Amino acid sequence: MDELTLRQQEILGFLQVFSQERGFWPSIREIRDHFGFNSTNAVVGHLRALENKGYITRIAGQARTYRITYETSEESPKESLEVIDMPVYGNIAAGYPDGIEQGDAIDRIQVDINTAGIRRSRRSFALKVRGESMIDAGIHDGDMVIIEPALPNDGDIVAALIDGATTLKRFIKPNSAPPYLKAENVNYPDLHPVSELVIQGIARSIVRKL
Amino acid sequence: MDELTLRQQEILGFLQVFSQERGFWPSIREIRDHFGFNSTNAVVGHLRALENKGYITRIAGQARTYRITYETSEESPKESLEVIDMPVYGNIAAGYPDGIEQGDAIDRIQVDINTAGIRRSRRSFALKVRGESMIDAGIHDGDMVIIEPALPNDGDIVAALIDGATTLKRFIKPNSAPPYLKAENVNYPDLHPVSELVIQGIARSIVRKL
DNA sequence: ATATGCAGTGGTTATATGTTCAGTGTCAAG
DNA sequence: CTTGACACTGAACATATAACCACTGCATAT
Repeated sequence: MDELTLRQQEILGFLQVFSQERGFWPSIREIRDHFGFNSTNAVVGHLRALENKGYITRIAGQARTYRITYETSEESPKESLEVIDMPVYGNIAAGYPDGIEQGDAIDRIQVDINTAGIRRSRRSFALKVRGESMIDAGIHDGDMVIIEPALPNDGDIVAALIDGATTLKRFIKPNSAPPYLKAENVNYPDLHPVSELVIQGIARSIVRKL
Repeated sequence: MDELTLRQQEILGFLQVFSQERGFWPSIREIRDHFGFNSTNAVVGHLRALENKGYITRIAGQARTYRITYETSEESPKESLEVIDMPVYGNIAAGYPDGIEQGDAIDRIQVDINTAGIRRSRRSFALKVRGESMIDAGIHDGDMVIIEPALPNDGDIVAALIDGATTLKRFIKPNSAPPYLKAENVNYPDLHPVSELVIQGIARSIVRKL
């Protein structure tokens, strides 16, 4: 496969993006306009080059009838677009992290780390929210919350283990007092831990199916 | 969604098969030849019917620029864990589908179709919510909403074009009155369209970064 | 019987679109 | 200095393609 010039790579990239987003192929004039050319012939030359080098196929004389025969390195261009797979738990029975069994997951979810707001190679997971205790923070019953195991700061929404069950609460850490958990719902009381506070992770993002 | 006649189903099926196998859309003449018609006008009538019933979208006067808005009888077999990549728009200036420029995407998001609650049709996109007009539906400023182009039913949350900008509203379709848009915020009035209601798609899921 | 929607013929028109021809300017290799 | 590949301008030209109008035939419903 012959090498492409910079310009030719740009043209090919535009073809791919355009067809992916719009669902059909651009006309020569649309390509011309996108690159700011003044002549359609500039485009024609590049398309001919792409065709000669075997990257695309066209049907002579017909409109918008391309076919990309060779995909350029468009798989996972940036590391920020890395997709990871996480289990979704309905509840976490025993104390994280040791107590989680694989079979406990009620579902799996796949999101890129940028969207989920998490780091790679941490043992993140998702939690299905039950109850309305965080409704004032915009977290509703049935939402999936993506949790990243980390030490919480004041104000973070965390997944915490209380009475053998996991709930979502806001983590409050006063300057000169032990931290406690606060529900974002006026009808729910604050939770001051009697012995120890087990934080399973920080909520990084929310996914809700409508 | 209106019912299709037998002939219209055949036409729609041909569109899908053709575009899948060839990689681009058939011209009206190619459709005519495939069905053995003697007049292109036979095809035009069917395409118009399909468009009126909301199954496809076309761009007037342009060649081979279809877009299937509603997938018939096609169901993803088992690969429900398929991850697709969608652009994220901050706003869609002019009328979708024509007005989208390549550079308008402010980000990209990758989620598996099962989590996002969408079909594999690849025309879905995400919208960054601005404002508090849907706050009572739990949709906040800054949320990303995954939109799937489709015809809305009563009660769906839709992305709609109003005054040249895209907003998220609930679609209300009374039995014997024209449909209108309702903001899920007591401080916002209902929106009754003066001329035409341009629905860009149905909100399928929400992703919020905390 | 009269209307209405669906399916189609036949021919015309406007334009969207691909194609070709004759050039210009740049830059690197021989 | 010349050659050639590359990137592009500018102006035609041919046709692929969608759109339009008038009309026919056939059901089914009012």
